[in-house]
Amino acid sequence: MSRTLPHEHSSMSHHILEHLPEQSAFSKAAELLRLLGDDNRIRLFWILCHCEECVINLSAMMHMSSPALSHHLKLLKASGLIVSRREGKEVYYRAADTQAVQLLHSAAEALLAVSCPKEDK
Amino acid sequence: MSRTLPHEHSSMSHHILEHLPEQSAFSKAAELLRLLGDDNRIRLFWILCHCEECVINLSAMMHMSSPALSHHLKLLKASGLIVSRREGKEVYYRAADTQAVQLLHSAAEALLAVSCPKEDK
DNA sequence: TAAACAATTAAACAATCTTTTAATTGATAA
DNA sequence: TTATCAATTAAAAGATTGTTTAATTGTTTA
Repeated sequence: MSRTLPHEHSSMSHHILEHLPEQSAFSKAAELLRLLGDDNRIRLFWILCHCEECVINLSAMMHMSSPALSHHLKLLKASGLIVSRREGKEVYYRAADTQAVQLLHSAAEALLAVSCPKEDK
Repeated sequence: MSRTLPHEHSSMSHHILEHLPEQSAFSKAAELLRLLGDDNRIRLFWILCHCEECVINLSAMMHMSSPALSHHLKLLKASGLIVSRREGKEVYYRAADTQAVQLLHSAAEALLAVSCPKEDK
């Protein structure tokens, strides 16, 4: 990275550039946020943080066709946010037990609360 | 929402459906996550959480053309994540001082740390 | 083994998003 | 007022993403 900027307003920005996280870290973080940056996928992730279910039931809960749902499940699984197990004809999905999942689940719950502050009955 | 599911594995899923946040809350949360689900935008947001800068300097820091950057600044501003002020010829941008920003900044820092655990010199 | 059910994959299409180039607006200084 | 610098907007192109329909794979049961 270069040490100079077009305008010299303050030394702050140079200091920040020196402490800028690596591009690969931003990419990995962005990938996870992008996965939850879809109306259907964040709801799916939220559901899978709260229960384990088979594709047919998830399909009904999400009001989605199974191919469409399967596509989203595949994306979430590829990034390690969810895991699956087969039991007979059904495949059950649930949130993975990782730091990233805990972090994203907390963030999602907090954002949902900010978006919809009062949820009294 | 219907009270039955194709398969009856457990009562858990019905219980969860009753406590499902509103679709509008998921949409708002997804919109914010989608904004940070882009390699350039999460880096831009991170920078603007740490300093206030003009477009030309941000452009240099981001290695991006100013029209491209301007586009991303507009998106972030439209969602209330950043604010701007004009001073002479320059327009300065910085993160907004809101709950959503604090929340997303914390989540981003935590995700960056998970993505890149060791950052010793 | 044939039929039925659950899930995934493939291909095509539509919709969205990102970047580029060129033109335009806003503000200051010669 | 003209020239210059900073920033934004517009239009077009390219890339990515999401959904649908149809076909396929895996598993169980008749």
